[in-house]
This record gives sequence, structure tokens and C-alpha cells, in this order.
Amino acid sequence: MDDDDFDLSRFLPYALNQAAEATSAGFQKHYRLKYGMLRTEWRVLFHLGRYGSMTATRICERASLHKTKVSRAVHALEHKRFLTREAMAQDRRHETLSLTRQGQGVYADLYQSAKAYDADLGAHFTAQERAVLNKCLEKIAGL
Amino acid sequence: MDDDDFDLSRFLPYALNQAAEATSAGFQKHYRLKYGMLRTEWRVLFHLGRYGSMTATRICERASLHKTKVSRAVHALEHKRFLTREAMAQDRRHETLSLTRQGQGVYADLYQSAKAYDADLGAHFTAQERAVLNKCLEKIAGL
DNA sequence: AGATATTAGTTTGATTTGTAACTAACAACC
DNA sequence: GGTTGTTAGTTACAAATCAAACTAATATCT
Repeated sequence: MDDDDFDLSRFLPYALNQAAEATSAGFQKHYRLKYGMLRTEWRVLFHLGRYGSMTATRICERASLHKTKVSRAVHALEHKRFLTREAMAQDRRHETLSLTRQGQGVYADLYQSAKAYDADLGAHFTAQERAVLNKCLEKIAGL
Repeated sequence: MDDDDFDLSRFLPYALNQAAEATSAGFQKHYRLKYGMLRTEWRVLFHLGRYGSMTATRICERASLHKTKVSRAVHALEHKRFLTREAMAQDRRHETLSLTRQGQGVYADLYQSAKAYDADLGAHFTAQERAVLNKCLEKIAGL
């Protein structure tokens, strides 16, 4: 093909995926090896741990996850006894999900790992670069 | 948990995945609907189209893809008659992969789509932001 | 030459994901 | 009070992915 001004490593969908893969692979060790959790499970756990009890649908919205994915993650976390569910009185279709004591412990642990991992990654950039990066990613995610 | 200085949307593995998801979903339409291709297939096609004939292993290295994924993508592309393979004379384990005329046409088409899509995305940022973003992503991908 | 080790790529079976159809609880309307 | 519609969450089946074992070609070492 004739022009040379387009490099695959600069094509955003590609570059973002490569970067996401690289960082995810690194963080996976923490939740996968130690607790046998999957990516979606970790996300659900984190949402509940960080933002408090909420319903599955709310997690779907917040995390842009499909409800089947969340449904399965919730079952897995329940099976590991990291969370419990309780149907709401006024509308029994809704189930409030809450971390158990154990789940909170796991969250606290992973939360520390996440902070440390993020700090490691952040060390490669200046505060300004980091700010721009965050802003761009936020904007892109909201498209 | 006690501190509030850690937001999930600022945790790099998470933020990168969200951004990658968002952009990938948008671009998928071009190769999936039109040509029935999967993500890995598109990547393989693009590598061959942009950087010329090469062996499967070389694509694995360049794209950080596992060989089974590439193997399947190559079979799929071959079946669609977008590429051909030819064993090298000096070492018949190596197969040189090359796009067919048809494959080149598909590449040319998707290449245009990619450029246009990337330009659309880029319109949301200043040149400087874009430069920082590229630099950061490149650095992260190489960790 | 013959045994052992590497390398390119493929295949297989288990895990994970995606899509779409489904159930159950509620709401609204007549 | 029954039909119709909507929403929360689940289940079932197909498609995609991952890990590990495998085949075949070559290289190495004696």
C-alpha cells in the first residue's frame, strides 16, 4: 500500500488493546492466582467494596458489563462466599448484593495490590502525562 | 474501606480496558459486519497488508499474540481466500504468509476505515494530548 | 549415522464469553 | 381481574479462548 503515515501501533483501538492487555496481565496475578477470580469477578468485587452494596443491574451500568457476565460473576463470588444477596422487600426482582466479612477482607487485600500496582505503573510517567492519560481514557470510555 | 483517593475509573488496567472496549466495539463493525472477520483475523490481515509478507511466528512476536490464536486466524483468512501460505525452501517448517489480490483489496478498504475512524477519535483531543497518549500507550505496551 | 533438543505450527479438551430465549415480579391499562 | 408490557436476573447453546499436548522439520552433539 502506498502511504506510510499510518502505523498500527498508533491506531487507537489497537494501541489501547495492547496497553490494556499488558497491564491486565500484570494485575491478573493478584486476583487469579491468589483467589481464583476472573476479571469480571474482580470488577464486581471491587465495585461492591469500593462503592458499597448495590444491585446487579447497577453494577452493569457502572461497569458497562453485560448482565449475563455480571450474573455469572455474582454466582461465582457467592459460591466463594465473598458476597450475599438479599431480595428487596418492595420489589422482589431486585437483589441487593453485599460483601461478606470475608469478601471485604479480600477486597481490602486486592485494593492494596491495586494501589501498589498502579503506583508502579504511574512511576513511568510524569504527573502531567498521567493527568493527560487519565483524561483521555475517561473521554474515550464515554464515547 | 477508609480512603477515598482511589477511583476505579483511574486504575490503569481498568481504565485502559474500558477505553479499549469502547474503541474496539466501534471499529468492529467495519471488519465484522462487512467481512465476517474476528479481531485476531483483522490484526493478522493488517500486519501483512501494512508490513508485507511474513511468517506466522513473526506476527506472533510483532502483535504479542499467542501462536494458537494466529494459527486459527491464518486458517480463517486462508479459507476466506484473503491469504496464501508457502513453505520456505531452506526450512520447510516456516511458511510465508502473503495476502492474495482479494486480501489486499480488503486490507485497502479496512485501512481507509481505520484511518477515518482514528481521525474521528483523534478529533476529541489536541495534538499535544494525542502525542502524550500515544507515548504513554507505547510505553505501557512495552512493559 | 543415531539420539536428543528446538522450533514452527496444529490439534484437542476445558474454560470463558456472547447471543438470545427464558422465568418471575411488577406495572399499567382497559 | 385479566391482558399486555417492562424490568431483573437466569439459563442454554453456540462461538471463542486458553493451556497443554502433539506433529513434523531441523539442528546439535557424540
